[in-house]
Amino acid sequence: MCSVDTARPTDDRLLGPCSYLPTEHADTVRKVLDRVGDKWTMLVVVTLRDGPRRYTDLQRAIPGISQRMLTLTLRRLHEDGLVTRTAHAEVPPRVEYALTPLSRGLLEIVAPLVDWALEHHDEISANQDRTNAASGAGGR
Amino acid sequence: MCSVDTARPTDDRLLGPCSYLPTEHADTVRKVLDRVGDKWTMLVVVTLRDGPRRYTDLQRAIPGISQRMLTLTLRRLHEDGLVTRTAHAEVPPRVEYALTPLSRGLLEIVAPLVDWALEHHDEISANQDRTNAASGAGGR
DNA sequence: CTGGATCCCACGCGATACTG
DNA sequence: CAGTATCGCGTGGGATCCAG
Repeated sequence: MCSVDTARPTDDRLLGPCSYLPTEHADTVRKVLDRVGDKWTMLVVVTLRDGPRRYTDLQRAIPGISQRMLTLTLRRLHEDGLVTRTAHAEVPPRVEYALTPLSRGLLEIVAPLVDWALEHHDEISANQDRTNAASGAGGR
Repeated sequence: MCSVDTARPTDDRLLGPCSYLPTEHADTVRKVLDRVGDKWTMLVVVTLRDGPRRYTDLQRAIPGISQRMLTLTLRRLHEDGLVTRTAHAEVPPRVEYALTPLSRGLLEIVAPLVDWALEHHDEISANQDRTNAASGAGGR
């Protein structure tokens, strides 16, 4: 895979397999990272992984989310082309949200990160404890 | 556990048996995603990729970051064990920050995500245009 | 040079009430 | 059921000043 060791020279053609956050694209990347780091976005995406879901269905499946945030998150996802929105003209109304190929791709990319998080979570926690102990109480 | 390789064969139901983000771990994962989605964290990490850097050096290398945020970001990274902080006892003071194996691992995991972002950025932008046009002024 | 302390605003987000 | 509208709080984060 792409190595992480040496500085690559300024390169305008960065869409190759190994391109890292050059200053020119920092904004672009941060926009995506913002979405991913968003409080609810990935949670909604993951909830939609197994198939289409209705609005209330999602709200039930994601504990703690408010109507407001569910609506906003879904709208943004839809605008980004990461979910489809299908409104069935019937009474009572039924709206179904589903992932797109794009968001499934994103899901695949993010999955390793989730794994990493679960895998190194305790390591990070341990580091935090160590740091706090070191700076807080210099040996009691 | 359910480890997923990026070089996994393209499969329609790839994330099937491996359930990510169960409710129990949602919090753990979101903590990490929060860091990654943080405005400056990944930018600092990437800037440190090529070797240790001093405080002011980082500030120069990352346009737009304030002292406050640089300090906070570095402190959090240090607490998480993602960077080392080496203070040289001399005048004027010199402090060097460097990545740890942990953060290098994270960097490798995030890299594909960055690639994905660059790769699909225009696709997302196009979707946004289409959505706006569709809802705002009855198609073009 | 390397930060810490403060002020302050903008914004994310939750709670609640209302509509088609 | 599937949203929209409004208010209010907590906090992320920039600007500025101060200190070791």
